[in-house]
Amino acid sequence: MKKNTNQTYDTGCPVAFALRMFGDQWTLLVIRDMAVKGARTYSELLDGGEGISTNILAQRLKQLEENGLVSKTRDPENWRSFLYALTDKGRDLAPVLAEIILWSGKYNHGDNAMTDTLQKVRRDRSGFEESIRNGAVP
Amino acid sequence: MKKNTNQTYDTGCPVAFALRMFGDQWTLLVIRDMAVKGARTYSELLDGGEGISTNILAQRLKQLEENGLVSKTRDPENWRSFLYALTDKGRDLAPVLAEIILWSGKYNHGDNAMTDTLQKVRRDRSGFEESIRNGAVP
DNA sequence: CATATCAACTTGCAAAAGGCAAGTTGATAT
DNA sequence: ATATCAACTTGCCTTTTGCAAGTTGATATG
Repeated sequence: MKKNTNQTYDTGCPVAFALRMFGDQWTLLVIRDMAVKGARTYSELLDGGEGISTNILAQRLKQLEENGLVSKTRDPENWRSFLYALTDKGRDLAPVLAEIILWSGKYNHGDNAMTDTLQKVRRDRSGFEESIRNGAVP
Repeated sequence: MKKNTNQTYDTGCPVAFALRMFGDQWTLLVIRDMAVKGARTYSELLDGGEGISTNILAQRLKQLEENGLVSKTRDPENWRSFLYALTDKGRDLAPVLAEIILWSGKYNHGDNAMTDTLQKVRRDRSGFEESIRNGAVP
């Protein structure tokens, strides 16, 4: 019998379930880069803005793939590139992103806090969500 | 001049801002315990279900207080207890929690995935959010 | 009066995760 | 023959976690 040394044994809590998928400092930023910024390759993701390091990015992409949030295919036009894309499961995080963005919009009073994305979500939230859902189909 | 060894220098991204507040494995679970399960004391939070360890809980509560998501007051009825409560800023995460729960409800096909909370959010989402917003005022 | 209790932490140490720089791979372009 | 470029991998050191045990201070107990 396996000893349970704390490790996630499923309590069934939906919040905990979600956190197992993207409950760390980087995963949601990777998703953001794909969903909002349209990043599709490893290089683009690496230059995502927040400075993720290459080993962590590789690890997170692998997890995201394993968890079915992201797909990885060869770029038909570039033998050397792979194309990463959100799956439906990944794109369905759009409402979560939207709420997070709105919350930050309310409470981040920093200088450059008023981003294009925030404005877009405020003005046309369902448009924002749709644009994510209409990302290229894997 | 300070060297920026990666560390969070603000890109202004709302997602990144939010992740600085609760972008780790435990913080959102602590918020969940207060918002959804009504936990108010350190002991209650410690027994939150997922098995957070005491040093981490203490650390997270401190951060949450510093970031203004949680308030800490003495329990007027129990000299030994403190009462932790979500502030408005913390309660405003209700929609984020709701979306996370709905997402998990869609994709968690585990045995005990259909929790009371999920059902409540599905049936009466604004009621769920209101119940969080109506937590005792700090 | 001495001792036990209880909530809320703190401390110490080993283990795991993260960050940084450098190296690898394999097909083209020069 | 050598350089390039995207996508990783590897090694090493630092930081963060996890776990267990200890601390604190006011009451309750004997």
